[in-house]
Amino acid sequence: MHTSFRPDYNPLIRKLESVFALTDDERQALETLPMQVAVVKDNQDIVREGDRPTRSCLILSGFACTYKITAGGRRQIVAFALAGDIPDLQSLHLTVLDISIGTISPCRVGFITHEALREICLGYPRLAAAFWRETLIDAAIFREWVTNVGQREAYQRMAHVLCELLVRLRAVGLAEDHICELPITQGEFADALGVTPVHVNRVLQQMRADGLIELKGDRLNIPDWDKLKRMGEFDPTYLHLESDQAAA
Amino acid sequence: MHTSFRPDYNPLIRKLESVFALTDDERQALETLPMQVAVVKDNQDIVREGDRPTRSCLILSGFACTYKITAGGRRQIVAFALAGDIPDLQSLHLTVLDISIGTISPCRVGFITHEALREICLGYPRLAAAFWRETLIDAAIFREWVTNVGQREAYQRMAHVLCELLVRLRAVGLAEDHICELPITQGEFADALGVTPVHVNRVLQQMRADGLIELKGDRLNIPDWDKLKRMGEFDPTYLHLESDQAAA
DNA sequence: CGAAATCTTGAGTATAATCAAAAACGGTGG
DNA sequence: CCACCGTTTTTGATTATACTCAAGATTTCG
Repeated sequence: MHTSFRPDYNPLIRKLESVFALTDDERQALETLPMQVAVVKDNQDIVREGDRPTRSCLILSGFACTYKITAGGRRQIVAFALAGDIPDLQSLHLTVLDISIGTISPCRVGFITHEALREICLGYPRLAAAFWRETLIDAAIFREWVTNVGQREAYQRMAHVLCELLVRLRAVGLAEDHICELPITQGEFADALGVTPVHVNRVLQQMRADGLIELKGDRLNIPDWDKLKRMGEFDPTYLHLESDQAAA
Repeated sequence: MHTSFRPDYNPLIRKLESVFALTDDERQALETLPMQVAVVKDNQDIVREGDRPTRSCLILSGFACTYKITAGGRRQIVAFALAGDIPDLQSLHLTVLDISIGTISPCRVGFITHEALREICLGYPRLAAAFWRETLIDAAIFREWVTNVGQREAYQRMAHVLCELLVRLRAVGLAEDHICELPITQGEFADALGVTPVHVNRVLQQMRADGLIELKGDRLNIPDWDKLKRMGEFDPTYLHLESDQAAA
């Protein structure tokens, strides 16, 4: 982990601003939050289950994921973490981490101490509410994820996750129209969906044959967005995006 | 819904006190929070997906659940709500409900306005943090639920959920030793575990035959707690209970 | 006591897992 | 620039967990 000091709150501020306009004071408080920036290679853990961290990590760029390893050694990815996300914000109030966070692609990660976060929350109640709200949206995504894995077949599950990824990427300006970069391997999708990599491969081929997606290397294109949404029973309400880019 | 005014914050205060000692001020602020109490029959919705509630509900007694209905008409229960839980606390910061909450057994439910909650959070930062923390634990339970449904087979899944229920019930004084009341039908377990009721039935019979559980009507007894934990790969860390009753 | 809900049992089926191996891809160094 | 290595993707054959459908037994509750 190569580290340096450099403030770069753009993706976070962009997210918060999509909910309500920040005052100059609030914006400045955010921009002067001390943050230690690190560059992390792909397939590296940023934090691990069992840790008792004193800071939280803000994903500045790249793809990461939140996951658990079962006693049987199987891995479940419970969420993807994109630019602007703070996937372990909960550690601010829960001392022990019940999940690990690992990179999928190379990432720039900013670490913010809990001390600094607590201070800004006390001084700026609206920012405190905004941070709280972010963790509530995380929870909403977990709920939808339970439903996806519990009630839908593999084909629908995959369609649903792809819809979620595209909408979330669009919300932070990382997708244009129905195209985005997507450096997620079939094995990682397998861990996210609770199926085997072999089955992911078969499902993806079927989706390609059905004209739902074009997925080649790191590039995803969705030629028929409405059909993909329908197949995945995707309704973006649970993402609680204020702007209506979600529905598009 | 037969309603009346009667303050009864015991289960909530008990939960908060298990984390840190409340000051007299804090305790009084909680006890004087206006709450409208209602008695709700079993199998009734308390709030529904799509609602924009102006208050949150505190389960005072009985069993409820948080669930989603997919476009295909299937139901996924994403969490059970027990006494002391506020399963829709998130509506304080997320305007639209992305889940429904329904009773499993008859429940006493207390409704607290968001206005009152916001006020107490501003006046008592430690209570604000405590409420935030409660929603973070909900999220931790969702994460474990994803993992349970995604990575474990039906038998293990059932073992895991039973472990979680017993530990959580014990934390609020509703289980002694390894016995508790459990008014959850096999059909409801099916919706929680993402399997069919028929399969739940077969799994439960196997668990009985294996001497893991005694489940008859509303009464659950766990003769071999260690074995059940092992089968369900249950580690209570994710419940973030401060007291060590969890491990027992 | 009777109706409705819940639980139980059986037989046949399907979605997805497992196992195994080959092909394609991506990055690295000579 | 190409050869090489590890990773990722792809394909095939077999198996298993869990589903579906259907009907009967039991429990619960009015």
